[in-house]
Amino acid sequence: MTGITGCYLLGSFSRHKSHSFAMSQVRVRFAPSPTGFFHIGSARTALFNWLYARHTGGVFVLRIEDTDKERNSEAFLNVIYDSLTWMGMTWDEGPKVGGDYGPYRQSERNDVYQHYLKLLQDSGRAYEKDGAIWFKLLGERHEVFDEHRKKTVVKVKNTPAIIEDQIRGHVERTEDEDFVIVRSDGNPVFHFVNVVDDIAMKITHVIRGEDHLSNTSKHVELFKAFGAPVPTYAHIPLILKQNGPGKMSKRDQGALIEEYQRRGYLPEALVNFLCLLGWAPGDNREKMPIEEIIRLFDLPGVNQSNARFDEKKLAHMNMAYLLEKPADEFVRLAGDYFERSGAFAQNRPDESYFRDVMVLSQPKIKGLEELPGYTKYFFSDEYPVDPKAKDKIMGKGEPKVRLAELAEAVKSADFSSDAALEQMIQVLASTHGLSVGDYIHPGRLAVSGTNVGPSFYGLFRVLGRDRVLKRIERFLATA
RNA sequence: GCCCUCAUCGUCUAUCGGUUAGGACAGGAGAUUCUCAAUCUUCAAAGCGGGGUUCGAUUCCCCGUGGGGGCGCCA
Repeated sequence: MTGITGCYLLGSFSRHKSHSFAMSQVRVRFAPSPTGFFHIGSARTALFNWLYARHTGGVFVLRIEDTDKERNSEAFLNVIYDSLTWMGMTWDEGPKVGGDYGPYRQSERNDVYQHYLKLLQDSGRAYEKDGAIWFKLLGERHEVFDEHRKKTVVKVKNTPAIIEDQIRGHVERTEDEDFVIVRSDGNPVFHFVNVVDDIAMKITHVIRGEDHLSNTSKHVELFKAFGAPVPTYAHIPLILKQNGPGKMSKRDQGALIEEYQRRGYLPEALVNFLCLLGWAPGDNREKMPIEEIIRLFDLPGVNQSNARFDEKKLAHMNMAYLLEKPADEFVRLAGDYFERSGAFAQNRPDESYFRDVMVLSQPKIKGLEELPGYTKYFFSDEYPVDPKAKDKIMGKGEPKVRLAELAEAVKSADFSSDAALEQMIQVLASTHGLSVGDYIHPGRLAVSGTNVGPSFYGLFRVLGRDRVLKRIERFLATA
């Protein structure tokens, strides 16, 4: 652990000077607390930290803020690791990977906190009250009745704490209150451990949600009390829930990263979408590779206003990424999704048949989660017939006659390509003086039970002659 | 109530004093067509209000209004 003496030397550098001094490497941290599932807002905070580290060639530290023993859990910890990894945000220092400034879980850093607490006590900046230890602010004290807490509190008017925020600009606050740094049960509190660890881990830039802006003056006072350099701050706007008032929380619809992972969203799509919530490259581009985003991302380019989460746009981004996947990768992704969602539970289809079905469906779906439903009839003969589609198609013309003609033609048709099948239908239609639609619509209904689906010729080709014939005959017999 | 903060189409955003205020999602219409998507064309859609500063304000300043956040021995 680094002693405080070293920090004191650096203490004379202001935030601005520290930017240029020693060409020090950027060190940012993402410091989640494992008190709930990992959500969109946390993910974006992590992302902006990660982007900035990658952009500057700096270090991305993962630190677990688990000082509240009542609320944190091991399960949530794994969700954090999984989600970060899934989104491609690898951390350079932190749990699992180690680093020179560990341990990286606050629950394991008590000796560090004790050391720093002693420094505060020795300099007269800490005192005991109600069994807890408080940080003592410097300045003029006066009592005031707080409407919110319904009690009289002591405000301390101090020399204004000035924050030069990379996103907000100049922010200052002239009044604060003494605050608890160690609970009466002996456990240190967020404000204290957060600052101590930022000092000990030599964090240069604190990038966090705007909900922390009001805390920052307290933190600045702590840095000053330790004689440590104040890090550069960047408070990013919050993500508001898509419906209703307030910021998004883990209880909101669509808030959990885990959910998108489960639903087969592409992580690159989610990441790209999240980057665009509060940041834009400035040239109207939206869908862009992460390498390009890393190259262009910078703190002053981040917006100041809150953004409302829009899952429709996310879905669109996901579709755009899915559409351009090479066949091999798409099939692999689809296979993974079928596996995870239990769609293979009943019967596992032949590998090349599965592949054909997926490749045929790729251009038609908006997300992997549509796939099992969209392709159901390919893998089972027991598919329902959509009554609406049936009414619509069987209600006009002579669909049964067309189906009989189609079945006859299928017996000798060339199933090797879509083009061959297309020609077969065209010949069939023209010999009877009809349009291809007169055969296609009943044909699709007969073999799939629905009026929506992939290309008709592809549908026949992939199903193959035997299935097509059997299904048409069965349909004719029962319809 | 106090403190901090923000403000361009419904939503995400571009504009760093001079633009017909641009793009994307969503919505409408059309094209294509074997359905549904995708795609292409196209329509509708915005500078919160009031004062300043300026030859000129969406852009800079102030006030108001509205939104968001904070005010825990949570993080």
